[in-house]
Order: sequence, then structure tokens, then C-alpha cells
Amino acid sequence: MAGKREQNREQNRQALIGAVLDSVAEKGISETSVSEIIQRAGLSRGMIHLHFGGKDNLVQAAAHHSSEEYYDGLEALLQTAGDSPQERVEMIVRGDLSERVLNRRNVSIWYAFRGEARNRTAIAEYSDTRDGRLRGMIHNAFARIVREAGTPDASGAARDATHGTLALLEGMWTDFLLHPDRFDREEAARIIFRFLSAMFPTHFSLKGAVRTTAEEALPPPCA
Amino acid sequence: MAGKREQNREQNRQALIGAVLDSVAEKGISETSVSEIIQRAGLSRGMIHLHFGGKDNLVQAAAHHSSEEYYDGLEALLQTAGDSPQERVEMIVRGDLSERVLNRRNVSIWYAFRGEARNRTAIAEYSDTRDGRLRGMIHNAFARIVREAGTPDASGAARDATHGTLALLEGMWTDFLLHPDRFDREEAARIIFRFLSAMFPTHFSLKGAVRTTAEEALPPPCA
DNA sequence: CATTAAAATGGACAATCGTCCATGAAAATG
DNA sequence: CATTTTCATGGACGATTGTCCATTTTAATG
Repeated sequence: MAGKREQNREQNRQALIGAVLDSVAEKGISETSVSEIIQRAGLSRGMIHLHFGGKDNLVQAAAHHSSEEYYDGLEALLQTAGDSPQERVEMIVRGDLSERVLNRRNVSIWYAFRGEARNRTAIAEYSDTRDGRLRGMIHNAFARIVREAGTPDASGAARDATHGTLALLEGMWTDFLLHPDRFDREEAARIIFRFLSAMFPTHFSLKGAVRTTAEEALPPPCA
Repeated sequence: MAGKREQNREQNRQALIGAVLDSVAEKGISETSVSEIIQRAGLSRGMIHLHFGGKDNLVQAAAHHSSEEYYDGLEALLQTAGDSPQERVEMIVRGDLSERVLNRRNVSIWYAFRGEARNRTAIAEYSDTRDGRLRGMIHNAFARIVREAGTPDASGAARDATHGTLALLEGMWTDFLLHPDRFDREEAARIIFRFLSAMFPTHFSLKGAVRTTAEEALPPPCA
């Protein structure tokens, strides 16, 4: 069992990381100072140097934590999905657009770190691995879909589908960042599935999405 | 004619704005200090307060300038496009992915400002108007396409197409931000046109894009 | 309970931040 | 050329930054 010693220690580490993320989400990176952090955490000034060896390392740890949290949430959702690749893709897309994952706090944090990623190698790394893991999950699913279809040498199709889906999700996140109040999760999902049903008509349909009059007016993908 | 007085004045203002953008692109926002700016501009410390009334206003002006530059570049390209809406859309997409617009410097600057946009109203505004103008241009084109098709009440289709295209472009920019060396402009364009040809089969085809073996292996959209 | 070791405190510290102004340079005007 | 007016300079300034350590507190151990 963990002694009260280490228990407190870990608790304070987490408090510091949480304070960084709160501050980044509310005030942005440039206003996230040591004073701001320790005030939010309710701890003393020396703690940052004690536990992380400096502010930069703490911020890096916070970025790492945020990245893990995102991926854990997505993976938890994926556990509840069926085994078929199209079910998995659908769950990833809907998960990535769900309130649990796509909310003001996460989006603020994510884009704040991205903005500094180019100039802070360590942060860029986490930004990258998060995207990398997501890409792997999606690509696996599309690769299975393509394989099932039986078309030879269609690795490029899976790649394009992965690329397009990720780009669309990314764009939707940006939409949310700029206009969190106007954002429509259903509409975002509908557009992505339109793209997918165009690429894999037999695997994806628009039945899941809310039909608009506009959609009904359009000719079906393959009449 | 402009006296040498005002000529120098304007020249120095531009030098300051340019210095901010260079610094933001190279070092990021958090390291763009007054000292850094005036050193790059080769001017004295007091100039910022003299011409802009403070650092924040200068940074804001720089964001504005960058936004204008982007839009001007895109509009210049649009002048060379034909009148048909599909030609205009194609030009916007290819323009937005062209070296002229999508390069390391612009991307660094753009995402750096985005990261702070949520917490700096003035910057968010320019980030917004840039996107707004682009959205307007694209939506106009799609609205014409939909109107030509003659399907009644398909305003939603134009909206979806606009939304999807912007999201895809946004995603491609992020791709470039994270992996400028691996980025493939042709592939990015191909994926976007695949989306568009799925939505408007009669208006967009994939002929313009480089065909891969994978693409040939796939069944045509509507056989 | 006494002792040891680990963890937490909060202020000292130099460095840097952005602002502002007294001074000097230079162009425009008479 | 003399005068006026605008622009440019660079250092002073207080505030704030992040780091670090001497001290105190507190949990663990004998």
C-alpha cells in the first residue's frame, strides 16, 4: 500500500498538472505563469522545482497528461463498439465529436499547445503521438474494410480514407474552437459520413445521420 | 505625394509588423518580446509605444496584416480562374494548398495566433474574418452549383459542401504543420476532390488529380 | 517518544518583461 | 538660414518572470 508520504506527493503532482491545464484553458499559455499555477493549486512556490525540476518540465507533463486523457477517453468508447471495422470507425468519429472529448476545455488546451508545438520539441512530441495513435486505429479499420472488399493493392484507398477522415475531424475541431456555441455535432458527423459513404458505399450509409431535406433532394450515391 | 516624413514612418511601422511575424514564425508567441522585436526590426525601443501604443496593439496589427496577406494572395489566384463555380472552387482549393499560401512560415504564424485567439479577442476577430471571407467565397460557388442542378431547397447541400471543404482544408493545414516534410500537396488535393466529386458527380471529377493504382482499383463512383 | 528522512514552505535573487519620457535628430515650413 | 514640428532614440522604471535554497513541517522509523 502507498504510504501517506507518497500519497500526498502524487496528489500534489496531480494538483500542479491540473492547475496548469486549467490555466491554459482559461487564460492561455502566455498567461500561465508560476504564480498563476501555484495559486490555482494552492501550493507553495517551491513545489514546481521540487517535483518537476522547473516550469517547462511541468508544462510538458501537463501536455502529456492531457494527451493520455484524450486517448483513454477514446479507447474507453472503443471498447463499447462492435468488432466490425465500420462500427469501429463510426465509434471513433462519434467519440471524437462527443461532448466527453470535444468540449471547450479540451479544445482550448489542445490548440494552445499546438500553437507552441513548433517551437517546443517536447510538446510537439505528444501532439504527434496522440495523432499517431488515432491514425493507427483508423487506418487499421479501413485496411480491414479494403481487404474485405477484396480489391487488390488498394492500400492507397485505406490511406486516403484515413487521411480524409482525420482531416475532417481536425477541421471540425477547429470549427468548434472558433464557434463553440454555433457548433452542431450532428451536422459534423453527417458530413464525415457522407465522405465515407462516398468512398465505401457498401460499408457506410447515411442512415445513421439525421436526414435533412437537402439530403433527400440529392440523388442517392449510386442509384 | 508622400513626404519623406510619412514615408519613413510607414516604413518603420511595416518593419515592426514584419519583425513580429518573423519572430512568431521562428520562435513562437511566448518568445516574441519587445526586445526581440526591436532587435529584428533594427529600431529603437520606444518605436512600439510611439507607433502602436503598446506591444499588444502591435501584435494585433501583425495578425491583421497576416490575415490580409493571406486573403490577398488567394484573391489574386481567384482572378486567374474561370467564371464557372467549379473552376472557382478548384482554384480556391489548389490555391489554399499551394506553396504560395501553405508554407512553413504562414502555417507557423497562423497556428501560433490561433492558439492565443481564445484569450485575445482582437486576434480571434481576424482569425474569424479570414475564415469568414473564405467561407463566403466557397459557399457562393457551391450555391451556384446547386442552383444549376435545379434541385429544389438544396441550400443544405451547399452548406454541407462548404463545411466539408473548409474542414478538409483545415485538416490539411494541420497535417502540414505537424509534418511539413512528409506533406504531399497532390494527395491532399486528390482527397478533397474525391469528397467533392461524391457530392457533385456531374460537376467534379478526379481527372485533374494524379491517378494512383489504388484509385484505379476502386470502383467508379457510379458505374 | 526520540530520531531520521522526506516533503513542503515562502522569500531572496537576478533576469527579463513592457511602458514611458527626457533628449536628440531630422524633415518641413517660413 | 532660422524656426517649428514631427519622429526616433535608448535608458530608467516598477512589475513580474522562473529558479533556487535555507528553513520548517510532517510522516516514517527505531
